[in-house]
Amino acid sequence: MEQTADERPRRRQARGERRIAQLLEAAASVFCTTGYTAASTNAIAREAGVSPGTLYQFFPNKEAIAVELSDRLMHEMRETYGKALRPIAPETPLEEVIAATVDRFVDFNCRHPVFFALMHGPDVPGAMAQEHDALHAALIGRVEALLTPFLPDARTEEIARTSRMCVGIYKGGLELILAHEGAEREAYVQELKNVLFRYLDPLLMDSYPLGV
Amino acid sequence: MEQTADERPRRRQARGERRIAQLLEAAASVFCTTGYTAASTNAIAREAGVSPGTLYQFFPNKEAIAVELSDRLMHEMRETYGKALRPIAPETPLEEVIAATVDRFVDFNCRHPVFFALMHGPDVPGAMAQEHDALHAALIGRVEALLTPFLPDARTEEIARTSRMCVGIYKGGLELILAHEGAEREAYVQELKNVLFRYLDPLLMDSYPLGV
Amino acid sequence: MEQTADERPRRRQARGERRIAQLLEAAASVFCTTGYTAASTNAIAREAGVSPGTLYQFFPNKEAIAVELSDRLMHEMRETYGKALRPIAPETPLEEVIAATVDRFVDFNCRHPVFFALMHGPDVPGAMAQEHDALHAALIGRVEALLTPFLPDARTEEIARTSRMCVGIYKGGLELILAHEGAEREAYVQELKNVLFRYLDPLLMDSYPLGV
Amino acid sequence: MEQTADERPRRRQARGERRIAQLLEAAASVFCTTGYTAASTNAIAREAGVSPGTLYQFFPNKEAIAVELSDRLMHEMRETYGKALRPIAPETPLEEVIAATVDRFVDFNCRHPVFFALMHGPDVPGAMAQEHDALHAALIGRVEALLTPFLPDARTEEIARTSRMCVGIYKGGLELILAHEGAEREAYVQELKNVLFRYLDPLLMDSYPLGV
DNA sequence: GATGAATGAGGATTCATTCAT
DNA sequence: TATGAATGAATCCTCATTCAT
Repeated sequence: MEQTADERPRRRQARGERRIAQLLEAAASVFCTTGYTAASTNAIAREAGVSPGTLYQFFPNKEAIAVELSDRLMHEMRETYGKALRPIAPETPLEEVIAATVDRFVDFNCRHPVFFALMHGPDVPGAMAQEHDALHAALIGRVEALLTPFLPDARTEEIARTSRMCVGIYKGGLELILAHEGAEREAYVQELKNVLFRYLDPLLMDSYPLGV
Repeated sequence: MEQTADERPRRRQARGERRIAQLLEAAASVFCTTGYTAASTNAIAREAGVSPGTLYQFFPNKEAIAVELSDRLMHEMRETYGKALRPIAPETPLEEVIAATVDRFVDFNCRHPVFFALMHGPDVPGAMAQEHDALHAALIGRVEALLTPFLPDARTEEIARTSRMCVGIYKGGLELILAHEGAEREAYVQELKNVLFRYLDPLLMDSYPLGV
Repeated sequence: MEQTADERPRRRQARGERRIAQLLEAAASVFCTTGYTAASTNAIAREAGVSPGTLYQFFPNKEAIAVELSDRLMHEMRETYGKALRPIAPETPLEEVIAATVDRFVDFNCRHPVFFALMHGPDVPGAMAQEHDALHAALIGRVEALLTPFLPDARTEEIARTSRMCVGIYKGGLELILAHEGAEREAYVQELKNVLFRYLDPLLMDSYPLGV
Repeated sequence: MEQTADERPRRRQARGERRIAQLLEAAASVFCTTGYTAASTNAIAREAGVSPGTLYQFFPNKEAIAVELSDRLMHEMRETYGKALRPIAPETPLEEVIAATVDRFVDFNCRHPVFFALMHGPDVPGAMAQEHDALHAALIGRVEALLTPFLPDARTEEIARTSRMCVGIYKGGLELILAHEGAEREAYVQELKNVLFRYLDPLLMDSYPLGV
């Protein structure tokens, strides 16, 4: 469409790449501590130990930082779990799939706490909506891919709805998981698995009357 | 003299009450459209049609507005549903309880969209944390009260955990419900009920093996 | 059309009016010394001895300041010369009309040097274009009104063109006048009168073959 | 070795010349669209397709770019019209001289729109004042040279004043000419010629009472 | 109680310029 | 030479809050 942005790819120097990583790291930290909305580009630059101008050499605005951060998170998510998930055999019991998936997602969130901050995004539609949605959509997409083989008879619409519900449940549960530690955290993880299993299991029943 | 003295304060208070209600209404509107973090007191005052100074005559700061708003919401929630819930007979099937509760909560949220904004509150711990938690805690308390009769054998801890999970699920589901309209919204409402029922039903089984 | 701005007239306090005058005076000063484009709102506020926030309580941006300043200048121009010009008798010799008009305009410019800065406006079309044009248009309008009785046979188009030329000439001459002082300035004033007279006189000849 | 040493510098200079031309072209474009004051060196570099660092390898600052641009414009003006003007015979009627000169200047301005931007320069004394004046002075010098043979009796001072007036008139007229197109533009060109002719013709009369 | 004025620090962003590679 | 990185002061503008009237 329009080429206003990114007119030319402009080669990046190694130093620049490092700065970008540094800035994204700083942004992640700031987003986590103050939230996306309240985070300021100046604070991010300060956290990264660079001047405001430097930040703007790499990102046109705060949203672009969140976008890039989201992209990298999604990419790493794919890298880390995408391959691991492929070999899921159709016969794998749902319980195991859920357990593995929740464990992975929780693990991922613990290693990248900013994921949570970005998921909730701005308090409000509008700013950053598209990226917020992009992260969301990616997550939903992954869940859809995961669920589809289990629900061959379901309509696309239903799968979409179910996947969204799962992600919604996951978000609700994650908040609790991250708010606790140790054994209590584990307990919440288990509860989350229970919720998801009990929610999804009956749906499978419908699809695979001969299942189990 | 004494009559006037008797009346004046009343009038003042009456006017004050109207002002406060006006301001809270405006705040609700602004919180909904811009989110709590991005909302500005000036914007609230403008929306209320008063000057900034007037706002600060009734509230010491932005957070106090959110606090009062939350308090009133919680109060109304109690007023509206508290009484209605009391006559719940222990024999009432869980399914009905859940359906009624979800319907009521969803209805409440639709009538007070700011509830959702306040629930999510600032993206982050810090500002308004206590109030955010107060709303939360109130909600959890209600759910605990609702669940306890169904889970007489459960330990307090478990009830707390389960209630929190329910609230977490509810929040996740509500976001989806509010994001859709018409039939699709209804479908999500039903899904939310399903999730909660399937999650809670087995717990009851344990408690009331002979139940229902 | 749209009511986005100036939703309610908001009463102004006396203090506010004084501040506005003060700010406009400061703006005039800054526009004169740095030019419109390079003038900064902070510099204007500083010059006025107030904080940036105060400036923005009265003006939404730099352009609005220029607009208001222009409006007031135009208003004063009307106040000062509008009445004085009315009694121009048709028999008044062109030479006198020009001399009086130039003297008045020059005098006005000397008392309000910012007029010149605003006339030239931003270096470029775009920003402030409309206001720049408004000042211009007002000036041209005045000249048209002045010329029309002298050129009864001319088409509107021609009068417009002639008036624009006169204003253009005037602007060119004014720059020279303001750049000099004392006798030299007077000499340029005289030259400007000469130019205008010699330009316009032949046009009258055509109209009033029996004139003079 | 020496050959390469001989060639390299040349190539470098050739490349440098190209770069400079490229940068000046870009600067002309940016000055035209945003005006001198608002033009940024970064924007010029971007327009030229080079990095900011490269720009500063050839020009110490923004003003130097304008200076060099002006110099080249003046040079081209001399190249193009200087020779053409020389053979002006003293008997050439003033009308023709003016017509030819105006046509040439207008033509020049249409081919180099940046000339106009530089003529007006920064709105204000200060930055770039000297260069602004240099362009101006050059223009005035040319007009003086043009007028002197027609006004042999006039004092230097008067010639200077008259020339400045002509340039001032020209600037005023040029703005109108550039603001219009087609037939209307032509009409303004004609008006400008008229103004200048009527202004200057009587001066000649004084000098050459027996002239023509 | 109500208003609008006032603040000044802080927000995002730009810019002329210098530096390392 | 050329590049892109880096700077930090300066830009415009907002905001929570206080003050005078």
